[in-house]
Amino acid sequence: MIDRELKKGTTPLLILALLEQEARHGYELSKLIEVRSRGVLSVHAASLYPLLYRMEKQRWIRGRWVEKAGQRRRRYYQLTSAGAEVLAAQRNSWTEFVGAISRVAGVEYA
Amino acid sequence: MIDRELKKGTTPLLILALLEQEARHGYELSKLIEVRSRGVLSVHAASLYPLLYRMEKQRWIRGRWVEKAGQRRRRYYQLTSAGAEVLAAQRNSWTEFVGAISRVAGVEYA
DNA sequence: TGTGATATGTGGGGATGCTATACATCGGGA
DNA sequence: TCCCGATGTATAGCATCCCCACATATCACA
Repeated sequence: MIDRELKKGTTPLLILALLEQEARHGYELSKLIEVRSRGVLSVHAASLYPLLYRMEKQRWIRGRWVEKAGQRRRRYYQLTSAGAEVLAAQRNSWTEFVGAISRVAGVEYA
Repeated sequence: MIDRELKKGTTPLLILALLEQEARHGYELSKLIEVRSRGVLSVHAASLYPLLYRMEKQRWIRGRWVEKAGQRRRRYYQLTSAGAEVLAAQRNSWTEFVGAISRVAGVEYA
């Protein structure tokens, strides 16, 4: 796993991006991040759920409980229009940030 | 400026990379980071100096005081061989990390 | 019955960066 | 002459975020 410090601040971007296509619940988000990053990234439950509350409080996402018989209830989150704007801004920030690190530290990307 | 949370954990990489070529002092490092990142990144003094102590304690860098008449004394840091290994590892980590974010969040690099 | 996967939730601690403040020297402009 | 900005290092205290450990709850399978 990557140095935990590196991940700080990037998780909201990942979550917003994953909610861009469709609504998903917390556990699903954590699994998707692990699978799509090929195990490089992982978001612990104890980081994820509090983060989802913060993001909901900021109105970037909106959650609703979905109950199915014989299943633990799930909370599905969907991206709001404000969240979509934040996502676009964060993608830009991230690209700019990566470029800056590259210029200073001389890192190449394949 | 970039979201402060994003920067967490990347500053050691920047410092190690800047010391790869020659020994530099703290203030010079902070200026170089600002200039080479074209203002995207900046390391505040209150973050930089404690970080330099930590890195020296870990033997990634070695500092020595240089006094010049009529000038504030400066502490020059040079990369150790252990530091060079850490630098290589951190460059790899960073590249891997950026690739992972890209796969999950669908970010493109120019 | 018990173990693992699914699914959400919380308290407390650790690591890092920032604000604010301080000390210290030098050169330039009012 | 005096103030201010740039240079240069240093520290106390705060805010923030992530993680470990633990807790709760349902279902499939052995």
